[in-house]
Amino acid sequence: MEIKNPLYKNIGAHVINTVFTIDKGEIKVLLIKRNNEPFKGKWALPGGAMYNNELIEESAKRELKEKTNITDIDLLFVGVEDKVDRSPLLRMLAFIYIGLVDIEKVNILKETNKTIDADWFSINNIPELAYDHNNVLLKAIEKLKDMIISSNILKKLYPNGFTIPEIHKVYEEILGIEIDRRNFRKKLLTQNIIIDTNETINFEGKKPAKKYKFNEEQKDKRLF
Amino acid sequence: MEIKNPLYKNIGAHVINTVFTIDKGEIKVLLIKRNNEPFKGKWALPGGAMYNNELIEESAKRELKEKTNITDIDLLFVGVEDKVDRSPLLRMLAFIYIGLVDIEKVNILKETNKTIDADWFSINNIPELAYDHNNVLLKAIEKLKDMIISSNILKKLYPNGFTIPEIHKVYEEILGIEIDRRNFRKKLLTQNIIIDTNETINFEGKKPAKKYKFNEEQKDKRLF
DNA sequence: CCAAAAGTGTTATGTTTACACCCATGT
DNA sequence: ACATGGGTGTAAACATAACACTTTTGG
Repeated sequence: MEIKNPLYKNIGAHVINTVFTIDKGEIKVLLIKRNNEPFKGKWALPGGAMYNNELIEESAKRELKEKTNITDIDLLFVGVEDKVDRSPLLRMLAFIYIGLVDIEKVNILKETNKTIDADWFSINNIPELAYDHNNVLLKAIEKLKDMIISSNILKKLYPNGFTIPEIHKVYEEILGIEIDRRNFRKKLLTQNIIIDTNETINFEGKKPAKKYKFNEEQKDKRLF
Repeated sequence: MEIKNPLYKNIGAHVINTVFTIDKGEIKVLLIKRNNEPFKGKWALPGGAMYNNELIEESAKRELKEKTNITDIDLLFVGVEDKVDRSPLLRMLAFIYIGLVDIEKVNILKETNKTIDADWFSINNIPELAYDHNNVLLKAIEKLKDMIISSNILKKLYPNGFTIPEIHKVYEEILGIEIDRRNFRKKLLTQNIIIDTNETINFEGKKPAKKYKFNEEQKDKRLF
């Protein structure tokens, strides 16, 4: 592994990114395919070893850039994976982060020095991943639930606006509950969390839906 | 420092405990006085270096026991302190934990191998601490705010029951807001978060207050 | 009998829930 | 014209906020 680089020292610290997006109402996570042993050819979450001269979050951003080309992203700390034997070589802690991106705006590199593919996977359909990444991803999805309860997440998930049916679906999916669509709409509107943009969006057929945007002047509120 | 012990390896991981209690309506934190360089004679939060063969939380518990004699405590992870130069010798991460104890039930050791004193300090009156512990403590107090919003914390803060005026004061103090005592009482009662025990408690003078206990059958609720 | 702190009740306002009907589009 | 999904309104239940009076104790 990368232990020879003098920037790494003995007890190891890794960073692991779980980058989510919404693609046609589905929540997806970004995976890369490894080009190195161990787990060569396996899908994995983008991440790697922390350098000793960088903050943990900086490290996560650097790794994300190196493996996927994503930059300018806000990362949120999820937690530490600290099982003693998660790595066979030495004690290795993993710091897990969540990032949210607009799938339209990112340009994911399919190949890098260390990867041979990169793609978005529906969180309901995740392949077997390298290391303990399936487990890590589950933790991150739990955290995503917590986050989505906060109204400000709308801004990050949909920087360009959204329709209410769209986000309604997302909230139901990630929270795992049914939400009355009429009441859901009312909550967002009466609490001034979203603003009508007077535009509409057409999907395939059906009545066009109004486009809304997040109200920047509204303080962060807990939605559920 | 303790680097010679073969259980520690190169990039360091420390654990730091912020143990809180309620003493006569005041929130206090447990500090120990150091008996070793650096910062010999200074007050500090109880903690120390993590061994490579233990989980982070286990390590925090071990350190807490060694330095204060507290055992059987639930610790809650607050976050990581990761400034690159927080320790001059080598890269040192600090994992911060919160514990809550009943001041009546703990038996704090005043002296150990590494400490020459231990005491409870009101969180409004903290001395200058060793390392970056003042900063760490501030972070932990912020987290305590988040925690106290959740109804389940009552169980841990007051395993033996409490009076409403008591916890009212605690909530006001830690959240830093005024709460109408009548509405506060009503909230806890109508939402079945607390149960009347039909006992009363006398303070010095004044009308005795009813003793309540946390309702174990109630799911965790967000109070504010 | 007074001060201090605890207990109780009411009303107005806001939030959440439950539920039924109309509207715009593509086929 | 109809099926599909989007938009709207209303009433009941519940939660919150604002506020005043009574009760029990020690001194």
